[in-house]
Amino acid sequence: MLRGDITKAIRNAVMNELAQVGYGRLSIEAVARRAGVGKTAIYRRWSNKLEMVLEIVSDVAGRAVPLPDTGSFAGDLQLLMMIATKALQHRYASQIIPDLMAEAARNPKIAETLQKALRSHQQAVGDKLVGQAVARGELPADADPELAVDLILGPLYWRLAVARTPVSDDYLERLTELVTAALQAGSSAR
Amino acid sequence: MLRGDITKAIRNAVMNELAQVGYGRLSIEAVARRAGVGKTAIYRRWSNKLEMVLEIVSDVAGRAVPLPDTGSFAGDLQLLMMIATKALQHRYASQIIPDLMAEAARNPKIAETLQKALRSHQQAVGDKLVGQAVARGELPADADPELAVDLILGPLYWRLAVARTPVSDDYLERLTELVTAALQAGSSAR
DNA sequence: CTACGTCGTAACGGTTGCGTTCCGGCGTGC
DNA sequence: GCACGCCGGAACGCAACCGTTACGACGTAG
Repeated sequence: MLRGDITKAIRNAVMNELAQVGYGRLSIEAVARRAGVGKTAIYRRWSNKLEMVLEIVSDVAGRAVPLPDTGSFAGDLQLLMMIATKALQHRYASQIIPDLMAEAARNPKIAETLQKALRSHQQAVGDKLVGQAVARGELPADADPELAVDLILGPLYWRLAVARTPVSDDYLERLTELVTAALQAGSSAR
Repeated sequence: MLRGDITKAIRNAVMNELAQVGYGRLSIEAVARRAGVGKTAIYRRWSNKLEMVLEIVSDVAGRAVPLPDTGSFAGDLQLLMMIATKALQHRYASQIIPDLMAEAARNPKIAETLQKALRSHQQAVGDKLVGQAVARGELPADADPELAVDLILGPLYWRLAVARTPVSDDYLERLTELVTAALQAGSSAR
């Protein structure tokens, strides 16, 4: 019976508030103000701040990103890099993710939710990316998907979300090149 | 005339409080309680929370990490990896850095301070690491220190501070191997 | 031994947010 | 057309923290 447009307005307000002030300073009252709704409408849906944020964030984060399959490892990698770059440059990602990550270190419930939403998904991407490459014979059978994903997403996340330095097309190209070289060389070395 | 032991207790309390509740929820009163001092003692030293945190954090972060010079690029790299791993596993680093990074996205003063404390230092490490390798002829003259540092610290930070997955010696070894391959291959490719 | 400055404690008024409750209004389903 | 349930708004008592002030105790410098 809860009105859908109200729920939507609240979800939206939570994401914006989260990006603007962070979880620590997010208040129910501010969310209600921003959404243009009464506090009552919020407490009718969730029982407290933690539950509300977790439900909304995991819903947003859980939306599956289409896994790449361009036909070649180089193509898959390049596509993944571009998708990740775009995603990490989004305001939600670059502000909310570090904030919730820091929060997760203190709150097991947040940690658990984020792991489900982010890490399992990331692992699926890694498995598919490397699996496809192995099937095509582009990487050896013992290539480590976990390590591969760390090597791909790590530098991008570091640069975009931590150092907050802009990423040029040229930079992205060179990074892709280096990572490709690493994964191929790392395999032949073993 | 300010008593040094009091100042020290406050600095300590701020770091602990920062790690435990984050910047957003850090309160002067809690710091005073934890340090076992009066609020007066704090306000006598800093005028507000932001100034206090910035001064203390930049002091801690500014302590120079000795730059590696083991005589070979492989050795330098391995040493750097180990130092970074250890540093990122420290409670202060793994909790405070993501928190302040998220905060920096909203507050230019924090961003500026952190860039000075972290990024410039990181750049110096990269320049020295790559510079030494170039001088030894282990990397070509046009090797990009910036890219190199991203590739080295990115995966570690991702794994330790974001994914919060433990890093085994074996994993570290393989990562070092891959990064070495990447930097050498990337050079020969150009 | 005196005077000064720092110390902790306690209190101040003011703000913000919590989670709850009551209200009158409005729209929908029956 | 009537009752029900959601809606926003307003207020509640409670708690935390802000930044400031006043106070008496202590310790040290001169």
